[in-house]
Amino acid sequence: MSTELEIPTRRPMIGLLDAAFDAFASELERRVADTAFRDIRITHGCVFGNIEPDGSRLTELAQRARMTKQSVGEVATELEQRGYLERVPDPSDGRAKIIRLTERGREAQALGRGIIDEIEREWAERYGADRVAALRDALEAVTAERLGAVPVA
Amino acid sequence: MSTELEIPTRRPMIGLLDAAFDAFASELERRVADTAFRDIRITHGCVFGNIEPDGSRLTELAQRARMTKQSVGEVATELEQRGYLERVPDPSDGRAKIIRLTERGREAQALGRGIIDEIEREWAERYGADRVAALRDALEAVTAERLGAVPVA
DNA sequence: GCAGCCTTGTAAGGCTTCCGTACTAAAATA
DNA sequence: TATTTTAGTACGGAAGCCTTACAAGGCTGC
Repeated sequence: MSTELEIPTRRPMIGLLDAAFDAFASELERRVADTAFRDIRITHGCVFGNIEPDGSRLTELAQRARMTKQSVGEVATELEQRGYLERVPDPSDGRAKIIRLTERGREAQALGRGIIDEIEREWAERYGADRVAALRDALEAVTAERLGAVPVA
Repeated sequence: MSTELEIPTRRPMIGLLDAAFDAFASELERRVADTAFRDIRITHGCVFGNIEPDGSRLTELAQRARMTKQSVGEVATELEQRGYLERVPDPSDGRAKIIRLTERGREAQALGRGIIDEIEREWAERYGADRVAALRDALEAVTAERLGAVPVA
């Protein structure tokens, strides 16, 4: 029997973050595909994850998602066509439109958030509640500047 | 002075993971761009991050990166053209080729890993060593199955 | 009240990264 | 030897995002 040396190679952090995101995202995708909202993809998160309850402007969504207005606009158009949101003129600014979830959109958002929290809970069961709590704590610290204030509700 | 209620809204885990990866990746890109290897991008990590010291087969790299052979093959071809790796026939299998870093490739790999570890150290300074250690621990636990054994060196 | 600048949203086109289908050649298996 | 599996490649395409360019409304200073 060979007495193998433990080689304590540090896995590159970038790979860990990538793999963890990927694991979470693919699980999320899989579960959403089993619901009535199977046409929702991860990409749509730039809207669902950043929109205010009363609606938001495109510019606002783009800033929060760290994407261009055009990119978020494309996603919004797709969600609009599928009945998840509507664009209504902003009464306080003739150029602007308020992007606002429809009832169906709010249902999809709630369901998505439910699944996301469910996966986190399962991670806690599987890998340890402390560990996942620490994961959340660290991620929140590390992304605090980037994500700004916690969106209302 | 208004006594604002703390609204304990949980940020969706998927967004935290995404933002953290993005923060790390963009910092990495920025720093690599300031080196002699400025043509290396994040995408190239599927090779640099998974290749064995003595070289690996394309199929092997693809499995570890959880990508198709075609995708990794494209990346490999680009790296080959830029002098970071070479494909040599596998003496033990006439179909296979061994993908192997050149000297320049090894330099780029070492430099990249140095920067990656540097960023992690800076995160530790900025956000707390415990926190970042816990982050690493949790990410390793969560991605253990997915990433398999730690690659040698 | 108007000239010039800024902001909001859109249009059009392009790039990167990845995948699916299809194929060749070599190896393994029956 | 005939058949099936495996390694790698070619090709076309889709998704997701960006850049450039623009129209229309708002704002500021005179």
